[in-house]
Amino acid sequence: MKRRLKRNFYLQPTLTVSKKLLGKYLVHRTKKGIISGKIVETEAYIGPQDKASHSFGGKVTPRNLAEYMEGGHIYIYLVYGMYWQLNISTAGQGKGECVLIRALEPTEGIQQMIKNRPKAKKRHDLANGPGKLCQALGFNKRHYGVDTVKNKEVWLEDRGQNFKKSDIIASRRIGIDYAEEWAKKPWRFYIKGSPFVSKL
DNA sequence: AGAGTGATCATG
DNA sequence: ATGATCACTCTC
Repeated sequence: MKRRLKRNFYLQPTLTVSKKLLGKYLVHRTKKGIISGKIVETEAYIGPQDKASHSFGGKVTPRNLAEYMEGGHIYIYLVYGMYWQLNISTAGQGKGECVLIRALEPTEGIQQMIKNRPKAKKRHDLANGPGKLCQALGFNKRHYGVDTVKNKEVWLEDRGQNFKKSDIIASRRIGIDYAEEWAKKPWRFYIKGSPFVSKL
């Protein structure tokens, strides 16, 4: 059973979407074939009050525009001059909220992932970080603003797996120490015991 | 623990 | 036009 996630999924509260995204599949149809992975780690960004969010204070720039799109669109950007970060916008148009996809368990197209990430030594190194999974699946600027509800190349999919609350760990988000008290919010979620998460 | 990397944004 | 910043990864 494979079912593409529809608009309503992304219009739920951002923290709900962040948790429900665990166990869903991120799929990229490329010229070299399908590359996909099961989502095992996410983070919620809930601007404009969330100091860690790019939409903090209601700021709008050319870069963060996609964070304000209607739920289900891709907000992708470059950090540290090297690494793409894939987010999915949530809430209605005009709301600066999104979910960062932080780690995947590789499923399809593993040979292609290995070619895309020659430095990865093991299967669990292929996509266990936000920059790594974009390399592995081949995501970059050309996916900016893409609507995953309708696009023919990129989408998210339910394959019938659901987790109990006790299978999900909530902890503080990574790499946002500048966000003061917001850095402490337990808005990073991952599947308990998964060897494919970015950090413990 | 430290370096690398360059687009983006605020400032002037 | 310039300089600081950065939701990371790799190598030591």
